[in-house]
Amino acid sequence: MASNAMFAEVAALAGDPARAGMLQALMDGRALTASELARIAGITPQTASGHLARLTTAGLLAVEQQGRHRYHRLASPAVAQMMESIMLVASPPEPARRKFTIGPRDAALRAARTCYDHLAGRLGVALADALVAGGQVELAKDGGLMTDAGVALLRQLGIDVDPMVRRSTSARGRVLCRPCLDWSERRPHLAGAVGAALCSLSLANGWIRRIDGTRAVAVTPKGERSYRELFGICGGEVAH
Amino acid sequence: MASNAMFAEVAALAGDPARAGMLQALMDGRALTASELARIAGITPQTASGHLARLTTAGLLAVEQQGRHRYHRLASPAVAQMMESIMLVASPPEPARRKFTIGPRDAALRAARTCYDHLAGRLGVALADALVAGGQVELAKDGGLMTDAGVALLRQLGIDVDPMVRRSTSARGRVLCRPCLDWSERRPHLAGAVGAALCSLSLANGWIRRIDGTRAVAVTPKGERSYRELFGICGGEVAH
DNA sequence: CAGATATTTCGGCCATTGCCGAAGCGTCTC
DNA sequence: GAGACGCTTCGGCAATGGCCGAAATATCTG
Repeated sequence: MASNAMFAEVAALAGDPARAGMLQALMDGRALTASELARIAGITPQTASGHLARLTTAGLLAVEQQGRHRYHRLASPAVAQMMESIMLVASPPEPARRKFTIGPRDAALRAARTCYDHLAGRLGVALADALVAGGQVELAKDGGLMTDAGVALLRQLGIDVDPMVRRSTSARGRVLCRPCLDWSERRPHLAGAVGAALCSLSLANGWIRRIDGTRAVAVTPKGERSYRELFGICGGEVAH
Repeated sequence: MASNAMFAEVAALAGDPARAGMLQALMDGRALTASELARIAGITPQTASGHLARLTTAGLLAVEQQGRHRYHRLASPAVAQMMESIMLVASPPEPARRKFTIGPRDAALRAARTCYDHLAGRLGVALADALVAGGQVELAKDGGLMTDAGVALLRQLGIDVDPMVRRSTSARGRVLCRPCLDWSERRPHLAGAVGAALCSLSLANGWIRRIDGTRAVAVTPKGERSYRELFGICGGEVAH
């Protein structure tokens, strides 16, 4: 069966430590150069070049040439979702996790990070919890739904909800969102169009800023204030 | 970063052709013995034993001992979702796919198969299309919603919808479902609790039956009649 | 045009690991 | 209890593939 060989090839590509590191670094949705990815993965540029070529021809990455730089990014949201689902399976169960949670970089990732186009980590989960507690969002295992109050909040924040609104038959006016099981918190955060909108809004408003070359983000003082006022999230909840 | 090593380990486990074959064979949610899996993967039992041990200690598989047989199954729905998301990335784009679509086994899988706990392939997509066309379901990229007519249909079919119904605030009475991008059709089919209920109902009513040791299913004459009468799906649509 | 930087190609070394044959250990059956 | 069957462990072979150094190519800068 040909699809089996293709499956194994894709999984094996993601299964090398160096390539896995590069793919994870690209999980924030941005495009990085080969040299940056080589440094992140801890290998020499020539080795990285080979890896990146294989990832690109397999359709996992897309490249964009700008002068002497070649910017690599994940080829599609499907790749990002694959990465997230592997992370979920790979994240060890609670008891065994304590001894792994040590490095400062790991701690920053667990506190707040971007998950391709939306927020994850303690911040992402706290945001989802706050919206559920406030009656703006309903999250189930199979899906999520913005309430009228939730849609009103999005409008108040200046988010254009029109493209998200269902207009047909009985679900008129409803906005659907997607729950995404957080691999570090093991509880759902908000994904989909609504999650992406909240994430880009947070970045645009300076509530969060990206940390160096990882996909971790830091909550700014301004962000702490806004999150507290708008959603009732207390800073300590996220800062740990 | 420890999570990186765990990630690569999981992906590498799925990235071996023999192990990938075994994992795919388990995608129908049933439990198989080591010998069966060895035969499916085309390797000797002692080699399979080693693979299965590694998959189990990594948390991808769960084993259940019954006498001298050891039944292996996917450890969790999260593993099934990981497999599905890898398949989606691994499925080649439309133009390049033609030359791979040859084997009869492959053809059967593309016609109708189970995807862990729900239906996929042309049958699964046709079912979703029919429900959307009939106004019983609304599917968006981020989620799906049963309409009143859809809930009524589920009740008529004898499906207990009570555990699925949202009871809080503004979404009172709504039933959420999950769209799942079909890796062979590249269009969404129905997953989540609703999809699982329809699949188990189809099996229980004899509308479909499993084919040998794969996760492909065949639509029975009775099934063709039922699908046509209940959902308006014409048999040729699925049989190709 | 010369030097610096980013990236790729080539060649060879070495570790990992998938594979099977042989043998050992439980479990079921007669 | 003897034999059959399912599964696992052990040992050794062979191939895959990741890695780097050296060198070539392309682009930008002065």
